[in-house]
Amino acid sequence: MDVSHILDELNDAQRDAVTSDDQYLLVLAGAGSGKTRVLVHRVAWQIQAQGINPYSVLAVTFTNKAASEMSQRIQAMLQNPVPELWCGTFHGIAHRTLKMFYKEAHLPSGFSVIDADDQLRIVKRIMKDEKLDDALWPPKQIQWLMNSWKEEGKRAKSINAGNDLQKKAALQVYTQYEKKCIDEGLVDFAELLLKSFELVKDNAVVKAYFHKRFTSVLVDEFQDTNTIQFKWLLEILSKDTFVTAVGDDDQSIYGWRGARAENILGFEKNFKPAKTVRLEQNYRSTSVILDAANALISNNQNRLGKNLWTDSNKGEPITLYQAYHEQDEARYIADTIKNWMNSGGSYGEAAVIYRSNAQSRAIEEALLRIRIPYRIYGGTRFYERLEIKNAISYMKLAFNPADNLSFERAISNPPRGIGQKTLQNIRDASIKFGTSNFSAAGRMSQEGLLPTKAKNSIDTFLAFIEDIKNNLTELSLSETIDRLINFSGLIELYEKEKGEKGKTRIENLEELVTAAKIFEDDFPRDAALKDIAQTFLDNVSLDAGDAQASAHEDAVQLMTLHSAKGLEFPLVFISGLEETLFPHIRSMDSPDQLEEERRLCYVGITRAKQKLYITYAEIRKIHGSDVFNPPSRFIREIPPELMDEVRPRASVTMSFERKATQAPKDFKISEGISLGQRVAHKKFGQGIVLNYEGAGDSARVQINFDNVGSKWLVLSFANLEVL
DNA sequence: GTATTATACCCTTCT
DNA sequence: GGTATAATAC
Repeated sequence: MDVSHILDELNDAQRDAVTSDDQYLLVLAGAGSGKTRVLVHRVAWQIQAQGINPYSVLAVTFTNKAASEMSQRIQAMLQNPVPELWCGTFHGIAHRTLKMFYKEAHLPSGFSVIDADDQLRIVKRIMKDEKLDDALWPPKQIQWLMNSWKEEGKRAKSINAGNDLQKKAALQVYTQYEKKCIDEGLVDFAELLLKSFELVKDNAVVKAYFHKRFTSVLVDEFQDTNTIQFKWLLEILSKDTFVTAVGDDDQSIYGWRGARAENILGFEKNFKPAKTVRLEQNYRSTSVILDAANALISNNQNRLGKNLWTDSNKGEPITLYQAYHEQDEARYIADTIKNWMNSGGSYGEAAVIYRSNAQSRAIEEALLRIRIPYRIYGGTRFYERLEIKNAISYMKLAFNPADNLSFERAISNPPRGIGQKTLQNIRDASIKFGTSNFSAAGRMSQEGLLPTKAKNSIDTFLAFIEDIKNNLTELSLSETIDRLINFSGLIELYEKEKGEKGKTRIENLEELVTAAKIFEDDFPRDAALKDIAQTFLDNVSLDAGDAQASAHEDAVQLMTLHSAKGLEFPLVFISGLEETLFPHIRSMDSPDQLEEERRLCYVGITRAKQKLYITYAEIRKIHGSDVFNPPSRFIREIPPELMDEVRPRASVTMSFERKATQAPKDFKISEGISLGQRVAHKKFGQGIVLNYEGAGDSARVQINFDNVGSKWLVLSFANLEVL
């Protein structure tokens, strides 16, 4: 077979990596150096030149987006669909494994995958049952501790909490949590990995399956693997498996999720002899952009070190825009995109990137105002919306009656006369009977343990769930969901909700029906309706659900820095470069976390091919109140000669919003008092004005007192003396 | 006992 | 700005 097309258009280093016949290959690839390309071509090489069966290839990535892109590119390269090639995320592959070997994993066949939100709910419930004070131990932290243990591969019984009270509490919760998940057939994200790791390690049949099946295993974004993923990898490999790992320590941005960039170093230690190929030529960006990225990242101490270079031309300087506030920032971005469009560009070439999802709203509004189509990644994911989770809980319950979480959600939404009291009775009864809440409710009703009113609504509810189950023998998935949302009372519930909110909730529910329709169309005609529905439910939890947007429309892309990794765009805006936002306040006091923020910024900059804009706002509304933050330190770390600074034109701001003309630095909060002003208070002594919110009599000011620290005071009562 | 309304309180990033 | 919990109305 002629395989020259696989090697065309590759540089020496890339070709070296693609054709390497070493068993262990590590590719250290800088941003834009053709990392994915090497991976795709290597798969094609292995299949077409070395004769490896696609069935024996496993390609692992981190996000669903990356996985689908890779699988598409592989198929395009091979000019052949290869459904037997396993390509997916760690979580997706773990899930697939557990579905295949559910008996060996001691799971019910219909086990359900729960998201972080569901997990938190369970943690809260357990803490209540165990009488742990949630003020003392915030459930979120307990959840986080528990997950980090899981990511380290630790089970409750093997943990020694020592004298740490919080760890002790977390361990107590973990123990109960494990029990609960087993009882109810629930599997969380970390559990997918942990359980499938244990399964391969302890079960000879499963292990043999992996060892026999996979000749070649390729891992993308290796710097993002955490302990349990690395251990899992070691388990599935036989001594003859070919392993290719691709990574870039400068793009390690998942430390908070337990990722250990050191695993890159671990590769050479664990796989001997390993060949290492470095890809250092960047084909993506102009030299200005690349210089900026290199300068920024050189501020990090903790690096393996690498010199990214390009021979492409200089390109335009980076534009730095200082906005008055986030609306001004958003307006500037929208206008600039419009200009880009008018001078022959397309919307799809532009991406707006930000640190946290909450920032998207202002941008969306500005884009809407001048009618620029956009597509938003992540954010409050479609399937995480309240109304969607409510609707899905009916389906989940129909498939897995042991799922108490879904039981409670479904029975209380819409309210049907079953309140906390009855719910608690059901919970107590289910402990007594040793069954799920679902069957306990049925039994209580039969044995006359319920007051008439509660009995009636419970009976109708149980019958309704039974109905859903039966529907699935004749109706399609989308028809079932359509019936469900109409007959459950959810639509009526949201019709009552006033304002736009209820309306969009109903639209989302209708969208869910559409999503189901699209989903079922991908299945062969003869597939069992039940299986389609089951697969759909699994996907709902695992897939971020960016399928809802019209993927083919020419639209501006909005996303967080995290989801931008691996993508590239001719025109990129990185917005909100302000201290406390980016770098985020929660990462500012630890050097390690700060370096991760910087890598995040590095990832952002290197997304841009032609033109990069960096924007920040002087005033930003955080949780309703105005906050003044200095520009991000990352701006200063970019050499000034690479940047053009732009300030808002006065005329634009005047017409835009009057408030914007009030420059913050000399803004008078009240007579004689402005930010930075030293003042004296009768009780607290002297201090300096840091911040303010509101206006007139209700205005409040934040003052950092020399002796008692920072306090918020109502201006009209504070009786401050100007110094 | 349940449903509705008011207040408190949190707030990063992804699977 | 939104949701989860607490106090009140039904």
